[in-house]
Amino acid sequence: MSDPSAHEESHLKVLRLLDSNPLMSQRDLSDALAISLGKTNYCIKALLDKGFIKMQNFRNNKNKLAYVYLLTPLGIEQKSRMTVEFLQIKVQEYEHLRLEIAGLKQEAEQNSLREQQ
Amino acid sequence: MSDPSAHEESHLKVLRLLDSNPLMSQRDLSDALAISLGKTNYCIKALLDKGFIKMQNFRNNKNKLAYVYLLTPLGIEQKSRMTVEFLQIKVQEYEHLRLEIAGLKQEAEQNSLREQQ
DNA sequence: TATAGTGCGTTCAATTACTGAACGCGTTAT
DNA sequence: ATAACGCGTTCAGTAATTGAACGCACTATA
Repeated sequence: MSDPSAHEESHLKVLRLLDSNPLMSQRDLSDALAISLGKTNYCIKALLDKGFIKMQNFRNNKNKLAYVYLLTPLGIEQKSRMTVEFLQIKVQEYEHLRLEIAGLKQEAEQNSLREQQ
Repeated sequence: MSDPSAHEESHLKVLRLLDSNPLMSQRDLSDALAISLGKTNYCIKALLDKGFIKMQNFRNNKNKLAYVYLLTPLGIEQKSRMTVEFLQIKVQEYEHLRLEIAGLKQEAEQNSLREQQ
C-alpha cells in the first residue's frame, strides 16, 4: 500500500480507541485493529512524533506502574479533522461497495438461472 | 496480506473481466484492477495453473497474432461459486462500513458542537 | 527476603507482498 | 530493411508486515 491514507486511517483508529480508553496497551490495540504488535508500535511512535498523543506513566489503585496514552490538544484537533476527512472517503467506499454488490447479485442470479436450464 | 481471500478476490475480478472480454491483455487487466503488471501476471498464472482459464493464440482480422484468455468450464463454475461467496463477504463489509460511517458521523457532529461553545 | 511469573514497550531479522524497468519475440509501420 | 510497437515474462529491488525475543518493572508465591 503506497496509499498515504492507509497509514492515516490506522492513525485515526488509534486516536479514536485511545480517546475512548487511554489505558489500552499496544497489544490491546493490535488486537482491536487486527494488526501486528510491531506495526502498532510503529504507529504509536508516529503519533508521539507528531505530537498527537503523549505517553504518561501512572500508578493505578493497585500500585501497578503502567502507561496511559493521552491525546494532546493537537491530537484532539487532528482527530476531528481526520474524522471528517474519512467520513467523506467512507461514504464513497460505501457507494462503491453498493454498486459492487449490485453487480455480484445480478451475476449470481444469472448463474442460478443458467443452472436451472 | 496473509488473508487468503485477498488473492481470491483478485482471481474473481480477473475472471469477471475476462469473461466479459477475453481480449484484455495483462496490461489492460493491471490498469482495470489498479495493480502492477507483475502481480497481474502472477494472478493469471495461478488461474492457468488451477485450470480456470486457458490461454489461446488467435489471429484477428488484421492478421495480428494475439492471445485470448478463455474461461474453462471449471473456471465458469468457480466464478459462480466465488461470486456467491464474495456477495456474502461484501454484504458484511457493507454493514460494517455503514456502522463505521454512523460512528464517524456522530463523532463529527459532537466535534462541531464542541467548537460552537 | 528470594524467586518465579506476568505484562509492558521495544527491537529487528525474516518473510511476504508488490513494483515496474527491462527483455525477447513477433507483428506492424516506415 | 529497419524501426516502432505491444505482448507475456522475468526478477532485482523495495515496501510492508510479522511475531519471537529481549529487558524491565511490578506482582504473586514460597
